[in-house]
Amino acid sequence: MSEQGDQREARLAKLKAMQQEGRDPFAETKYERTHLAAELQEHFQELEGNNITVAGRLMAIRQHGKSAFADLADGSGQVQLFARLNELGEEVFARFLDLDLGDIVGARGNLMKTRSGEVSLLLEDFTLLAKSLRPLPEKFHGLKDVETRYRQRYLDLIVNEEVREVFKKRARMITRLRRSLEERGFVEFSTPILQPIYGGANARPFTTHHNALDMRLYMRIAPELYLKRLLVGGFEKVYEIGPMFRNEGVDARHNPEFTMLEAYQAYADLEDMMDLFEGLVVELAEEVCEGTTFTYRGNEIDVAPPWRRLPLLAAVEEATGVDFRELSGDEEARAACAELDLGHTDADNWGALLDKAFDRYVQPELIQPTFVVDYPVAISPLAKRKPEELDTTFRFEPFIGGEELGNAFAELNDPLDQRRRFEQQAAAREAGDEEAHPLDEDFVTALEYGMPPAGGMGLGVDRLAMLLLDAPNLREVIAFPLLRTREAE
RNA sequence: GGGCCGGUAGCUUAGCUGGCAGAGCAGGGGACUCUUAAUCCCAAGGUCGGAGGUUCGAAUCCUCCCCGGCCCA
Repeated sequence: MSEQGDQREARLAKLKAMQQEGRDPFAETKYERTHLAAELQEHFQELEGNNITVAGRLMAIRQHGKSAFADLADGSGQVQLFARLNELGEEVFARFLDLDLGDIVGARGNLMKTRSGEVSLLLEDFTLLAKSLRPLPEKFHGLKDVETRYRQRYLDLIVNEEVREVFKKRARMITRLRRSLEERGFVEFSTPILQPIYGGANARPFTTHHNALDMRLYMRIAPELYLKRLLVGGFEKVYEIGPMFRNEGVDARHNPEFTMLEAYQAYADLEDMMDLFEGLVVELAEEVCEGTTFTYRGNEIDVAPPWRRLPLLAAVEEATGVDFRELSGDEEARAACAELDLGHTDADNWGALLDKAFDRYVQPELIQPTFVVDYPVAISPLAKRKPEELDTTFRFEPFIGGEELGNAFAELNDPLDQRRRFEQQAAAREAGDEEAHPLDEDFVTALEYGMPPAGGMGLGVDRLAMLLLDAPNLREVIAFPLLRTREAE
């Protein structure tokens, strides 16, 4: 029998014995707490001597013969329990010593400080509220194995305080994001996650099936086309924060499901979207970094506006020597890029090669906040053309710390042009581009009714959390990242 | 998909040029009424990710597979 088996057997035996004596911890339904652990620490002077109840998980026990100390952790922090034989009596003291690390316990006692100054409850009584049947990871080194940390995030959260902090901050970011948008007059929507036609981004979708309607559905890769329908309907500032699904690989910067914000504003242009993007990032940085400066991977970053602007094609030319403006087709682009270490394939078209050249040679250098601007229309099927430069669009992608954080444009509202763009996407699809947009006929119809000129932006929430919290990868800011399933033990 | 790295007790890990798998914490027994990584004594705990192979002998070398990480695609 394995050691864990032994420990589990021992704890099961204790549980059974308690249940036979009529003390079933799993029968408990409520425990009235007077205080949280952190309150006892912060307001000790006012609370000293008071009779207090707390509840939480037993994280450490230090026995001393006829006395014992224990650390009790609740959602706010920890407080020490001080158990003494002559306060509790033989029976209760013995029951206390019978507790195991990890047990969920409610405790009552008088608040005091030990000689060494530790805020403690001098225990008068306690109730076992849930028996922990499995041993916790080690108290000092915590849980380090990343696979176990992700597969059993609850263990990670129990023993690694800094992980709890990351998720508290992530939650504050999302709360603050909503507040910032509401303050600006944006209205929140929940648009379909299950979509008959996907769109709004270049990505492959997850496919599913609705049984009753016998209908193929896609998990959304973006909410864009629905939010713009709301602009057609007369809403002028709309946003959505929620999960998106892209059927792609998993790595340090990608999880197949991730959280994204998209916001659309009627009668606003790309400049307004830059102001909005800068404003939101500044407010989130102030929320969790206490200012506009923070460190990411050793780089000091300051998100105070205005952010630098960098034209895409000029930046690529400067970094690679290849001027994509002078390359008229896919063939020429492939030839021009042959010398670059892009690992491209024969199926890569002009736009794909431009993306790869940018990703490899420009993006890693964009440490301080930068709006990359002037994206070609060929890789921007939903963005409005610049009147003075028809093959270029009003579009930017923001980069910080070498990470892509989003995407924004002046939204294309010309239904005839939109239809042509969709047709070009269909052609690219025919040529093997699996990430090209499918034609959304109803979206074009909506545009034909008239959509006001509008700016729109998307912000990758997990990416921004990774950045502001200086997390080494995206999984550290996603509570339950996708992992390959393993046989249950 | 490719390259590199890793998987040893519940947890953190040593052992890796082949020769009885070791420690700390947790768990068990004992001592201890102010400890906080408590301390002290005792005993126990292992399918070395899995399957093959080489060898007198494999955690260690070889092959394949599984899972994870990093980088590239």
